[in-house]
Amino acid sequence: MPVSMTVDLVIFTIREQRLAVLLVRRGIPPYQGRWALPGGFVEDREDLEAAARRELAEETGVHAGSVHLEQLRTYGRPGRDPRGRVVTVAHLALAPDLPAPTAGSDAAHAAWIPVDEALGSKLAFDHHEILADGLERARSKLEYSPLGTAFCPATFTVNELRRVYEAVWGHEIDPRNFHRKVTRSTGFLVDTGERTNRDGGRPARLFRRGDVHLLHPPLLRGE
Amino acid sequence: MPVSMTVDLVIFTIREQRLAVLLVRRGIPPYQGRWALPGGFVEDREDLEAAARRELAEETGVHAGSVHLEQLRTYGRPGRDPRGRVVTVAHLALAPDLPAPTAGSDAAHAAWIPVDEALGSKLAFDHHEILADGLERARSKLEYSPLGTAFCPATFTVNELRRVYEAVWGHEIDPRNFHRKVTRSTGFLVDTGERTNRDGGRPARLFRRGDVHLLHPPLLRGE
DNA sequence: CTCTTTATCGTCAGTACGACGATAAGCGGT
DNA sequence: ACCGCTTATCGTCGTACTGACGATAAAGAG
Repeated sequence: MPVSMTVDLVIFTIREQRLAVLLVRRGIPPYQGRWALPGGFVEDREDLEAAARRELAEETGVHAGSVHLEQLRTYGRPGRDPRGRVVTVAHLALAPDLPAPTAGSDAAHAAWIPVDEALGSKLAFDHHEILADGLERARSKLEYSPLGTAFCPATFTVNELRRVYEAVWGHEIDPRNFHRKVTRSTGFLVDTGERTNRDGGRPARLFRRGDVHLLHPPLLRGE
Repeated sequence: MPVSMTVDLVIFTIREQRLAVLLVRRGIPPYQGRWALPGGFVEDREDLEAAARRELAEETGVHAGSVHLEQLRTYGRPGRDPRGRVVTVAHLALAPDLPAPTAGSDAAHAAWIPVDEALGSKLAFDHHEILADGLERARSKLEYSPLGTAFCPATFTVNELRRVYEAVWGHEIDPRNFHRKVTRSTGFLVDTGERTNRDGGRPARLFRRGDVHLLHPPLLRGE
């Protein structure tokens, strides 16, 4: 009946136009040398989300609330950890491209891995299942919530936002239809009035995140 | 670090055209005499979903897989249980109107309570929050999944299904538009060929659940 | 200047929506 | 047999969104 509680983190970001997940290389058994999701034990008198945010800060160096964090699912199958009964509350985090891959603690053991690569390799514990669940959650969240902007810096262009969606959904999107949908969706984007041409061609408007929490209508992934 | 693990259940059904939740009256402190969600401790070497299904069977007498069950969310705020550190994995169950309110164990202490009543009263622990989360999950699930049929018997009419949606969403739906949407949605309903006039007027077709897991397009709750 | 790139706006046919009219097919009462 | 009453089922509007794709705008590169 008494169990050990951990939190595990599926932290996504976009690096080089690809969706990447933060993984750590395990230094000790079990699963020594295997890639695993970052995580750790919940401390005494610590809330679950607080524990997740602490681990997030330890691994990425991000302390602010600038990173979206939500509970994903809880995994407690007996035998999922050979050391004993360990129940883990998995969380999903969406972060903009962070300056240093791993700024906080010992950096060498952590890395951003493209998700398709991560899903193609053997991960520790049941982390393959957790990662797959996190990916599916992220994909569906982008449909009906404005969280695609969580991958972008404070101001961004429609082009940059579209590349986020393409990276997460794994297929190309028509730039003209995408532009129409996101700019018409009231509350999704706020025009800053500024422009940039860092993407190459004609200068593009710079937007900030809006204040809605639900998209009306949703941006459905076709195909 | 070692915590006690419980599962709690938000079990919804439709009784007399209203959405109702199964609650139990607590016989012992803490919160003695208060209504609470059914639940209990996870046993050694027991999976979380198995524990939820066991509690579900104990409270409702339903052993079959005829009841939809899914994990809702995990609640672990320190202090949520005055007895110590107790983390609960809440589950959501959707059941058709069951023959006896509580068939399994001691029956007198459990009852189906209309959700608006339950949300208006003081519940034990953080069960008010859990119930509210479960209600929101159920409402959104009905939009994009065919789980409204989980509240219906094996065969049912469009009218009966519509009353499920009305009970869960809390507002009336145009019968003609609803009829068009659910019958056109491929894979949602299967026509049995039989008819019934148990609803009063012209005999209605009897349908079975289809085999899709996602509705295309979704049934959005307007208003 | 022209070519290339990206940004932005429009057009078009197909599909879904909510509001609501119309008809069908049972029932009970007269 | 006929009349209301109820529910079932189908159809018809105008509006809104969709994906496919044409057209134009505005920058830099050569």
